[in-house]
Amino acid sequence: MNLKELAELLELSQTTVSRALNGYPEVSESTRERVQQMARQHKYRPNTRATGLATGKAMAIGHVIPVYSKNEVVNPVFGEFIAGASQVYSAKGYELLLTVADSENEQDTYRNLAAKGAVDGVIVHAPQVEDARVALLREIGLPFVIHGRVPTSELDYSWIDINNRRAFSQATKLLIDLGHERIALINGLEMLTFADSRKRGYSEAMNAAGLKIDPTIMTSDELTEGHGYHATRNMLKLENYPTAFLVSSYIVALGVQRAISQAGLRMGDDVSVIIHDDDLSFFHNNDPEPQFTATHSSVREAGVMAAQMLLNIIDDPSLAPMNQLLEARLTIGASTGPVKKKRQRHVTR
Amino acid sequence: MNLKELAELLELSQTTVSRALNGYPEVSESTRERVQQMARQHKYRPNTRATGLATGKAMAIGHVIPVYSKNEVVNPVFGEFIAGASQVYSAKGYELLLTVADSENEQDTYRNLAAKGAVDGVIVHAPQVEDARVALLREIGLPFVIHGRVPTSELDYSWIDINNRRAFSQATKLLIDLGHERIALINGLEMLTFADSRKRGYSEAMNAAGLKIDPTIMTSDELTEGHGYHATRNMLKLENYPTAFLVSSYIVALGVQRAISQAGLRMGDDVSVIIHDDDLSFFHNNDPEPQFTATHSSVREAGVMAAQMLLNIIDDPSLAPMNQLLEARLTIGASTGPVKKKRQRHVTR
DNA sequence: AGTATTAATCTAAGCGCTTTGGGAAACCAG
DNA sequence: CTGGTTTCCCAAAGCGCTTAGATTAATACT
Repeated sequence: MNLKELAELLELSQTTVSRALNGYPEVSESTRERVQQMARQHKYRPNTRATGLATGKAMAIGHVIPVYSKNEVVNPVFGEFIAGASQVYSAKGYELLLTVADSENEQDTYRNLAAKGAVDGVIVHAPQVEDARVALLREIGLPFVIHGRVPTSELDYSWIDINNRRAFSQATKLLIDLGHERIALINGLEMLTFADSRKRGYSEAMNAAGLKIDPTIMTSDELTEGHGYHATRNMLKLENYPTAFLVSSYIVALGVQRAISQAGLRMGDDVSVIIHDDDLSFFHNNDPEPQFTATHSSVREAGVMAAQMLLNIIDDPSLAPMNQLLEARLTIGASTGPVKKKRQRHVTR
Repeated sequence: MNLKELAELLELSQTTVSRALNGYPEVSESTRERVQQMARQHKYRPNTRATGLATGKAMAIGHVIPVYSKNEVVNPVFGEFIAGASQVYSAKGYELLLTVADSENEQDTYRNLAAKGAVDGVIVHAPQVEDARVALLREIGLPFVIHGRVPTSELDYSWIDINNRRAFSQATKLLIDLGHERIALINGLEMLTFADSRKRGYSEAMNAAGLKIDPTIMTSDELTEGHGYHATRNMLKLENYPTAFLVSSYIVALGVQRAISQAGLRMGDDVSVIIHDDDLSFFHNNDPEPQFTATHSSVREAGVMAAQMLLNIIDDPSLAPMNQLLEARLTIGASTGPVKKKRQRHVTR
């Protein structure tokens, strides 16, 4: 059923039917109702492509998921973020176009989306410390919101981010207050801004306390369970192994935990762990006493806010760039405790 | 830059330019090259909506992610599946349209996608034991491939699935061969076919061995860490607690593992665990001796295959329905061992 | 009653592409 | 030189919608 057929059925012109359906005032209430009724009855839905062509709007938002390594890790954080964003989109009649692009094609991907007119705007995920995308998107004039910030960019633009530096500096300070001095940092890829900021926060707190920053107990890699496991396992073999671990995600922490217990140590007792928790729906860390001491920030909420921000910008492109800095909240769980005298390690299996 | 401008620039008609770009033979090689050259130079990309309108194809595939509970768990399996599928799409010039729909709106969502002409086909995720979607999609004539099978449906349709029944029956048999008799099943939502099949496989093997099926050591819920933890914790409190656990996903198993070690038991020693492993990129279970004994099947590959299947069907709608049944492979890891005499349990903390 | 407004509807152009149906050269055979 | 092919290109219609502008009918005003 298309507009023409519907109009013929009603013995009206396409114009009138279109206007009736889109709430224009030049249509009498009685015919409007007749039209709506008939449209409902025949399950009429205007063709997106035709509407888009006529209005020049795509009614779609692009999300470009970057993939770096050959193993192509898809961070589950994206799923959660998108779940939040998509609520907003469907409420406002927008579609969500998803592209998975490796870093090389990424620039092209944005160019394509814009030139083909496939989307009205994009959300930029996983900004890098040196990120060319801001300039690119500026150049091609595609509205965008970045989930994160690009520190080196002089251009002002819209973003939503959590205060990663502050969160990790607080967490580090908590560990220091508990008496820890050897604090490991198990971080994400430090080419990405979130990981870079977290490292800064960590360093800041360490410096403030006059503690030495030791690269041998700091790692930077994909946020996988394996990264946490191997890094921790290696560090626990050190003579002077860390008594505390600052971990960039829940998933990585699971590997940390595995290595700790495999070394015959107990988390929260022999060794302390603080994680950053994105509040992923399939891992809650919200029990009365949570498993992990953590800095929390809901990515899903961030998704909602980013989507709203972007739709606002699209509605009114003259708007000044908008920013939103969210603070993480630090909650105490079972994984931290005062530093203890080290005991003999043994391996369980 | 649009076709008209490009044509004017070249002093050719739109027809010729269009044909040159789309590889039609009615164009001389010399002008074709001239056209391509100019198109490249001006970064011309045909407008998707216009092309779509003219050809009647959307060049997009819809993925509808269902969400059940209020907590709206987004299964990370979808992310992985989509990562696989999206490779295929971008290779063939298709876009991926993502919709997150709660079960109530789901029917409407499909209707909308079809009526609006937004997609050329859809992948159906998470089929249910009684699933109305097959009939619906049939009715509206939208090509589709189901990731899973709908047993009750008499209609034939295209699907790709893993042999869940067989996988779980094998895994159960392995546990039985190791001497286990009290085997718990920590399953997904059994309204979903994958979980239903796994339960059947489990029951089949238990029955074959003449073992009693005890509902008090079987649970069915969302695939979260919390589900695994709470279910296992409760079961381990039983007088006659299970000595083995069959677990429907890696993530759930992490909760199972946590409860086990919290009860002072050791996995692979006091208690055996077998999981189903979807080969999620951020959890590898592929070390020389994997952490978990598991039935493996890569969802990412399934995503690739499903996408290819769907594009084939769209290319040639006269094709007979296609099916693909993948077998999971059972690999031995550190989490299983022969049944042991139960020892006194104690709680660590 | 005759004119000016207002309300309700319609005609037609246009969004950017593909594609049908020609048509003008250029070429060939007889 | 003529008629038939081939080659290469073009004009125009159409995809399904929106929207500016024209038209008609109904109402109000003097």
